[in-house]
Amino acid sequence: MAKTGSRVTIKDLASMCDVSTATVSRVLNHIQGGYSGETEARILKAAEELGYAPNLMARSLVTKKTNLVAVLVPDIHYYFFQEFFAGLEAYLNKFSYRLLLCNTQEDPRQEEQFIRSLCNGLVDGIIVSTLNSREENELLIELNEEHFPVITLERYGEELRDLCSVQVGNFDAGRMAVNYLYSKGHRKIAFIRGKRDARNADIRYEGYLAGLEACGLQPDESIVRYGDYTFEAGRQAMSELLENGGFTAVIGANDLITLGACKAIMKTGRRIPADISVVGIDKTILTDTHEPTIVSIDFCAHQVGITVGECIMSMINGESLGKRIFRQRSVLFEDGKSVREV
Amino acid sequence: MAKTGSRVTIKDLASMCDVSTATVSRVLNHIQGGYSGETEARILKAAEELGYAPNLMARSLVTKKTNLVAVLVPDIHYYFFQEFFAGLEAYLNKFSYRLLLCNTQEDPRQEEQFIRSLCNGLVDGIIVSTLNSREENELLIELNEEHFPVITLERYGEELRDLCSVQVGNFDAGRMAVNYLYSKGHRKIAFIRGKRDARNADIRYEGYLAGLEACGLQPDESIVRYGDYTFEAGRQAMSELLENGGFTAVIGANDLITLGACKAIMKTGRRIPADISVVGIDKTILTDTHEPTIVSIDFCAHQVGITVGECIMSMINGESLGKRIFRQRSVLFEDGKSVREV
DNA sequence: TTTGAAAAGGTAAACGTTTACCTAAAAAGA
DNA sequence: TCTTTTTAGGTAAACGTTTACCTTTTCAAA
Repeated sequence: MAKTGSRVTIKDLASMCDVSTATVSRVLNHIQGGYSGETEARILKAAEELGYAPNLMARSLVTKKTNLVAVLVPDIHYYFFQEFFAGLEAYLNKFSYRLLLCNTQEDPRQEEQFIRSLCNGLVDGIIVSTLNSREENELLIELNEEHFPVITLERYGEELRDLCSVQVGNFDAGRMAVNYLYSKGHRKIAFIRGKRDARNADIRYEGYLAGLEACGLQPDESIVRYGDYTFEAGRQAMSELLENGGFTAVIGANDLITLGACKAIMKTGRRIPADISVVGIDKTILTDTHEPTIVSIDFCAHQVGITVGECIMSMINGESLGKRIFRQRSVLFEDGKSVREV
Repeated sequence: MAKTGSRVTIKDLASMCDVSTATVSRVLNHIQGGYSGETEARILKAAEELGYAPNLMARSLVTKKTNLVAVLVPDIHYYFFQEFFAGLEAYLNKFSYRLLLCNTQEDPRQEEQFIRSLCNGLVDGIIVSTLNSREENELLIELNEEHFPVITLERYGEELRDLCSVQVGNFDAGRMAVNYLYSKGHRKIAFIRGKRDARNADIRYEGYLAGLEACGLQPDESIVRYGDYTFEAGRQAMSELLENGGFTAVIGANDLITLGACKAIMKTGRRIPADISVVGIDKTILTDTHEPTIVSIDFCAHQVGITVGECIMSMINGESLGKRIFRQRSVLFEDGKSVREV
């Protein structure tokens, strides 16, 4: 039965059931009133038998809704985005919304091109993430002013204006990592920073500095390096740090860096955490699967995805969120268990 | 300038430039002939100034092309899919195609619902993956018969019929893992299988058995366990194996299992590879970041993504691929370097 | 019996494009 | 000069829906 991808239209159903397309449309959309139960049954039966499926394009043309949301990310590989997508997708699906995935490759030109082509009819809303310091928000601001639903994720530009933004607890993470290590007795804590031009990397570092200060520790530039958010850079940075020493613990600005650092540490025969304690940021499964398990601070990407979903759906439903910043709290994980505020 | 998400249509341009919509359409689509250079310049200028962007829905309604491809995956968390998406997305973008991401959660009902709603006008093609043994391919076969572009990924049902399928080197992987370990002198090789109802997990196991036979080794059920493709199950399985012993090496059906196994091994104080050698399958960054680095067999997900992209684009362009199976070769990685056929 | 409201359903415009087919003017050829 | 061809451009239908606004029928109340 049921020719599926077939070209059966509402017109076919109409002529088959001897009614107008209007009536068919009403029945299929379960619009209250305007037809009898008998007619309804007849149309529903025909639709079922012919495997009718509405042409979403045609519908969108008149309703101005496509039930599609685009999400632009700089690089799909970041583990954070996996969880984020899962949370977002699950939330949107509840409202029959689907996710359009766009990889901007951290290229502002690509980003602009994507946005321009998507926002004119194809998607009902857009979620824009970035790792890039060269944020170009004018286009987003313009869209927002025209009441087109836009959410930014992890953007920190001066000029976000009235954009609704969702951010993770970068600052908290840096601070919590220090607090945790301090509570374990460490007084000289090294830090491997993220990408040089990434704003969220700087914020994690600022959190680290704030943590030091709160604990009454002196910051020491000689035990700080850059790690580019990659495994290799993390390993390299750690190797350099180990040459000079002068610390008993190290924090990596993300898990990849942290694992690289662990590699470097273990290569020298030192043991974790006996000789050097390690804490990661932006918890992924990586630190759980590692032997030994590494403490890491979770940005709760899944929850971030849900929050972003809530925001975009509100905007799509006409609510004006205006300038608002949602910041997800970070949570420290030790051995698979979340640890209360440290 | 340039009101972006605005409602400026081809009609606005037409009246502004004192031409018909037909002419505007011709100019904007760079159709050869039908207008003078002067007219072209005038229209282009107006389009630029007003920030015109075509309504993709309206266009699709008449061209029957949306430049969208849907990809259905059972669970976005599998690392394989990240690389796969990246490869696929990069390839499709070359042709201005975008990716629609759908998470089926291994639920055949969800899968069917997605497919039905997407294939009527919304997407030009569909890529369907699964981990599930309960493959329901009738719908896909129907679509395929109606010449709607469908590619299956990692499906192994009896009834694939004329569907074009892309598969990874599951069998090869099992075989190669055994060969590698044999070449290192191992004669008793344990295996931790994947999900019980996953066909690709079975194939990896069959490859393992074939590898044993090719090396003249006796299969031994007592050193085989199930690992469910998860870290925890892998750890659990390894713990059981270690109690009885009787092997010098172990193969995990995926990296998560393998890492779980490593965890269990190292917990007992044994060393890798001095006491027990370990090989993973479905190489992810996990085995690279581990200390020690674990040998793993790469399914080359990025390349699989490209291959799938090539297939779906051919079909979208009217080529009939028919029943064809593309199988990506596996590659063994040791310490970040690929190793020639073992 | 009349009145009027409610129920059932139809008509046609609208959404923003593309495109097959037509026309008028200009250029080229004879 | 007359004919033909080319160029430039217009007209209107089509794509598959939704929906505002009608019309007709039914049925209950007065």
